[in-house]
Amino acid sequence: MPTMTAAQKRVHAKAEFDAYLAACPSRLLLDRISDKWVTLVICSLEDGPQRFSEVSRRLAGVSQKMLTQTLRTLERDGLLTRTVTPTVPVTVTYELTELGRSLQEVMAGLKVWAETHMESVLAARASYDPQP
Amino acid sequence: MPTMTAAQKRVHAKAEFDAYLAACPSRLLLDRISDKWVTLVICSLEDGPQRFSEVSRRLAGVSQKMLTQTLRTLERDGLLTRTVTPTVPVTVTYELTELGRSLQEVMAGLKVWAETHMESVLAARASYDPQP
DNA sequence: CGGAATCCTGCCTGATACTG
DNA sequence: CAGTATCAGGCAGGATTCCG
Repeated sequence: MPTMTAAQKRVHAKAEFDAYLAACPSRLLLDRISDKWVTLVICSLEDGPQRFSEVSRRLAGVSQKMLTQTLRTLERDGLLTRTVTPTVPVTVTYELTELGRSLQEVMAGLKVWAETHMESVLAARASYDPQP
Repeated sequence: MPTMTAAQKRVHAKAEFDAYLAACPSRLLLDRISDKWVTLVICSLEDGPQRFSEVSRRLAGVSQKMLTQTLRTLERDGLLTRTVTPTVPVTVTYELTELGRSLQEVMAGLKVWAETHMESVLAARASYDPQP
């Protein structure tokens, strides 16, 4: 997602001295897929093709703008396909591509981790936060 | 990361009608770990304990503010430990906890995916973008 | 060195209106 | 239905400065 205008400049500025992670293209891709909405959209589509409004409903909390933007980016990156069916109200369906499914499988691991270790994290927070 | 003030309200507002992903605590945790800096910090610490400046150098492009903020949050969530050694310039070391390492193993999959499929994504972008 | 505090830019959200 | 467009406001995030 486009949240890297000023940071990009810094990356380029530092790249002369440190090309470890900063200049690596895989770092840029990792930046992109480590995005909240990207993760959730990919997760949502694991159940098969879905329409715009379906995704919107499942990810309650996303604005139309960000959902559209995220879907466009993922389409551009070849992770999902956008199919327009010229019915009377037009129908638009989003579906993971082969590439998208390979990412979804990895992301499923993240989802499982979150569900599995949620209680541990909540416990850690409770002991970290000041007790009243 | 704290990027959910107004959105939280929408989540709560919609939760009455749809409690699928929105109200699930694992969704909130998934939101948090689907963060660019979180991913990169966890990845960086896979090689063992590191000092603040070491992490900062490896993640060229992160501001001190965001790095501090991210490290604090991860410490609060019990994913890493912060150790202060009272040397003359103070030395602060960050290290993954057991819980943090379990997340790191999953995230390693993301890193591998990014490195493996980077070319496919770049090719998809090239064919999506308008040809000159 | 490792932050904390400050200011400031600009993205994201939220609301609304308008196409096809 | 599935957007696109626009505008206000808030808050994330960057740059800079200062402190233990």
